[in-house]
Amino acid sequence: MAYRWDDDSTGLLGLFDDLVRCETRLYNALNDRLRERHGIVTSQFEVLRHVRDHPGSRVGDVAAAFAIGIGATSKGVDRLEKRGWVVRQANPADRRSSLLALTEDGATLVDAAEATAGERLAELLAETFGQTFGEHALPAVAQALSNLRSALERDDVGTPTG
Amino acid sequence: MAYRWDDDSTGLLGLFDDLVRCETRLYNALNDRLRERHGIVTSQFEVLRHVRDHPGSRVGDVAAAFAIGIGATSKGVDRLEKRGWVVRQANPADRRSSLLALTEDGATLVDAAEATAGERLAELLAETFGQTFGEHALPAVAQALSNLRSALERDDVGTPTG
DNA sequence: CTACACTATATGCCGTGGCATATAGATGGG
DNA sequence: CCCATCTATATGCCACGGCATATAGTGTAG
Repeated sequence: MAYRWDDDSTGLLGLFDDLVRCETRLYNALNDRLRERHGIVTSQFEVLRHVRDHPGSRVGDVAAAFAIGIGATSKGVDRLEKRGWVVRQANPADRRSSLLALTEDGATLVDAAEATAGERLAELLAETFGQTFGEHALPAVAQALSNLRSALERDDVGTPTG
Repeated sequence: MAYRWDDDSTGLLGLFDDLVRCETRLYNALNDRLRERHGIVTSQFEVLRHVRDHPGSRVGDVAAAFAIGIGATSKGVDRLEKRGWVVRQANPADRRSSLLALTEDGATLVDAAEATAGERLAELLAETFGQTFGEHALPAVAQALSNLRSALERDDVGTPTG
């Protein structure tokens, strides 16, 4: 039976609740493992991975990618730079901004952390979830979330002001 | 084609990324609307709703439900109490803890906020997402996330220490 | 070239959560 | 009843993000 979009919010509120709870628990679990093994938290892992995969990103590009504030992103990059994993390189086309890149240490770290994160997610999602609901269930969630994300980004939903 | 759980983490990392991004954008969007209309943020809405639906919950029960720290929850309840929406009632069975309940103002607020949240989610999910991918897509995500949440809670994944 | 509007980022203040610790109360063995 | 221990929550310190604002740099009209 389909949801009654127009007058029944229970289903949507429940969906939102489940989404937030799943995110919280997975994020916490990944956080613990990454801190223990690599001394970073999940948000740092995500930024390092983004910089690795999009070298030359500016602070604002990172902020837009994660739908977080520019100020917070700037401070986060400060911390990564202080720890020697990221560098701000001069942007020849616009001196207001810098181009971000990983240091060698940063590149080493992100690869190791990625392996850790992948393993942990495999434990949590593949084993915990997959063995209960079957292999077919996970690709379905993945596809649905990918579509939802595309729609939200297309419509610029929930992009912070600053 | 199924994921290769054992050696390919790209799919799982991508799924995690999509999950976090969806959560972030929806949470931000709801936050903006709830602050504007009711002067509360989403985390407060969630706690108020939980207390309404589980009267007599203790602080630790709320923390467990949301997989957040007990200290943070205690402070959050302080703030809701100061604003006059929640009360700590003596627990006759155990004087270390209190039983939480909504005040009349709290009950009025949470019902109004729930309507707002439901409407906003309908705009974002039903319209934005549903019209693009079809009505069938959303119940599928909902079911999958509900199952995933159950599995994570069953195995106590990502429960904070304190 | 100059003023003015616009843009990108950095910084300050504040609220909030995590985590460690403190404290009051409960519980079990003797 | 009393100690040791366990448990529930409150509190303190710290790190981080949101948001507003400041600052430096860009682009453009004239």
